[in-house]
Amino acid sequence: MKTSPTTQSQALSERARLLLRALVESYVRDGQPVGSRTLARTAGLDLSPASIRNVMADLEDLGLVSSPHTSAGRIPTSLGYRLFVDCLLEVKPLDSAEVRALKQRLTPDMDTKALVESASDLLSAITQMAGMVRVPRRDHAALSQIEFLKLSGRQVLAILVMNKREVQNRILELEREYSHAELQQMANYLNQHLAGRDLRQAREQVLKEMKAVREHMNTLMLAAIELGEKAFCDDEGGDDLVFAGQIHLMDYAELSSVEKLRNLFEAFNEKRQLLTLLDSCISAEGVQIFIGQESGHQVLDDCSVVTAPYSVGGRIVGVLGVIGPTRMAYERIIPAVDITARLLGAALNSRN
Amino acid sequence: MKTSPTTQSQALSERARLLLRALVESYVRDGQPVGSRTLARTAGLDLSPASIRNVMADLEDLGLVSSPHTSAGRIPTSLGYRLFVDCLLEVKPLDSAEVRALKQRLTPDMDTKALVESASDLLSAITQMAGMVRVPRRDHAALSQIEFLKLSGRQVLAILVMNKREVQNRILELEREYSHAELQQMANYLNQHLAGRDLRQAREQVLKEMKAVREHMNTLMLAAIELGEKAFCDDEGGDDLVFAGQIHLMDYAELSSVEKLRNLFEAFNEKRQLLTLLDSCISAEGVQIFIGQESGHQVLDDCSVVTAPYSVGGRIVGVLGVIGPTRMAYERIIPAVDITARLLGAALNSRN
DNA sequence: TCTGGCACTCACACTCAACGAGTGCCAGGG
DNA sequence: CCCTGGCACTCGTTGAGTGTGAGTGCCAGA
Repeated sequence: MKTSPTTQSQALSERARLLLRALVESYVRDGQPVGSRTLARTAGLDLSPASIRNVMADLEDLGLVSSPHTSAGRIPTSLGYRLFVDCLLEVKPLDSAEVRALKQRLTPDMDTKALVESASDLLSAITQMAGMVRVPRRDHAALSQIEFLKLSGRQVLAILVMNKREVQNRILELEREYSHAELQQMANYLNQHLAGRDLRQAREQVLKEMKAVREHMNTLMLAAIELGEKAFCDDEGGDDLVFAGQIHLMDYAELSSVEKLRNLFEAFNEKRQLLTLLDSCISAEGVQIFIGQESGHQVLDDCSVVTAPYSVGGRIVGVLGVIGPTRMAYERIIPAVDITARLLGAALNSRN
Repeated sequence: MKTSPTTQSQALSERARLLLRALVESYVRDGQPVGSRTLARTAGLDLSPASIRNVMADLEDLGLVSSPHTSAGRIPTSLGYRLFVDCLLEVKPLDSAEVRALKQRLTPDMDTKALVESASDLLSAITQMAGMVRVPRRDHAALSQIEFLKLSGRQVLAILVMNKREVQNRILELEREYSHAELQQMANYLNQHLAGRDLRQAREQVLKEMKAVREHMNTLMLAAIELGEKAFCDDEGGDDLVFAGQIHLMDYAELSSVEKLRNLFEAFNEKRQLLTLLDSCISAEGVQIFIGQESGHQVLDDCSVVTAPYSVGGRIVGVLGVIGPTRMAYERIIPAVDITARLLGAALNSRN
């Protein structure tokens, strides 16, 4: 395995660190391999190019930088970026105007879907890369209300209100016709017994009481609970990753072979790989960064992914992030992702 | 303006037409400019390359073919494709297995959203290009049922059922609190008076009766109707164009500069241009084809768009289509789009 | 009217040399 | 001991030059 960055950072002289930092910054800015000459001018150290070359050779031995070919400058490796991010980076706080704009676009009066889409849009707009948001889990959504509406014959519209605002409905095809009164009665029963619980609890409750109540009622109640589970949990496997601004990725020279773009966009379509990546961050405390191959997914070899979980009521409910070329302005991107996650969480939270 | 294709087709000799057809077919197949030699071999006419060159020169004068440079073969121009499509094309009926697959994936038991997405997917899968579906207009959707559900305080959940299956709900913030009974009463009133009408009629009706009924009821009723209009008409301006398989466009050499792809994908994101294009087809009878610049949108200069409207109950309610490079296999694409439109219409129609 | 022949064009691929940015290494100086 | 200037070397990039081949236009003859 790779050496831990802290160890490496300690092994590095102050000078080497300064140079690595200058190199990364220069490369991130210009996208050109950085030579000793340039570095001598920009690094602030009063050293000749030759001395710098010596240090660079050391950095190369450590696997922190590499040269695309003999007579080009150096570029950071994944490991180099990693050390830079972990030890050398000074994050710039986000522009206050941008923070204000973010707040304005993530307000508690929006519904979940709009919030999530807005967050994704904002992420991509601020970072000029692709934004993505894992929609909030609803495991612990509290059932507020259940109603049944008779449509025609055996068709019944079930309406579930969760968390007092989120509504889901589904048409149920029942085995027999129920009267308006019966439906009302069942809704009442369910509301009385289940209000406030989350869906899992509700389901268990219904199963437990199954024998005590008349059979046909159980069927409908179960159907309702199952509907609830389907409506609120099923779509976690499905349309639960919202992207925005993939198009920005077409602007980066290092990704701009159609081949690479195709693979990336395929990954966006499939979602699976990105889902597993994001889900692996859901237990992390704050911002997580995957540089190049670190993500473990081949399509992302030339990309970095910056993620942050967001939480409602102290409980992490989702993850958001951006995806861009490894050569990204980490010091800007990291706080952007961080703040967006906080604001999204706050907006979700302060809706009552 | 350009000469009408029929005129041109008449001006062309039988030989010229055969040659144009062979040329288009060859170019669509191989993507290479076609030379007189190749054409002599493949066209079936027993002519020497030299004779063919003469005819080709005529075709070039008419603007039907052009050569990318002096010593390359000819490729069809937009006008050439147009004439080919209008006069020379023999559409191949779709493979019966494909038709069966289509039918299986567009069944009446799916809801509108699923049907539309499925149709879009299928279009892109069959044609290997980007599929798009304009979601059905709901202008004439018949109101089946309206219900109000009290959430908390002045928040009321309005539920509208249209066409007996399509459900929309929205949370209304009212100016004062209404009792459960009041809400019930209003719902009853609305159901009695408005059931079966479309939203426009419903709204007029409510406005007309406004003076006859108590004020506070009117407010809520109007709110409900407005909600209905918003829910069912508003989102026509919004998320009403469903794409699939844009990624296929990355496989075509003639579009595979990142520049062009970027513009195309931008157009997909913006939707606006494509919406106006599709909407212009909604009055057309059957399949419409826009070749190259014919669409009038610069981004689509290198693309062709094949569209077909689909209808429910004899009334056209939407348009679907595919986007691909001008060099597409029209004889396969056209029937594919046509049949998909028919089947989508049929599936939407036979749901009751 | 069709055909073979011929001169011509032009994109493409290939080679070659000049260039220059950058490197590694070494010897001399603070 | 570390830093520095110098020097030879590497190697990608650029541009000019060249050959090749597919294809054309035109013309004279059948």
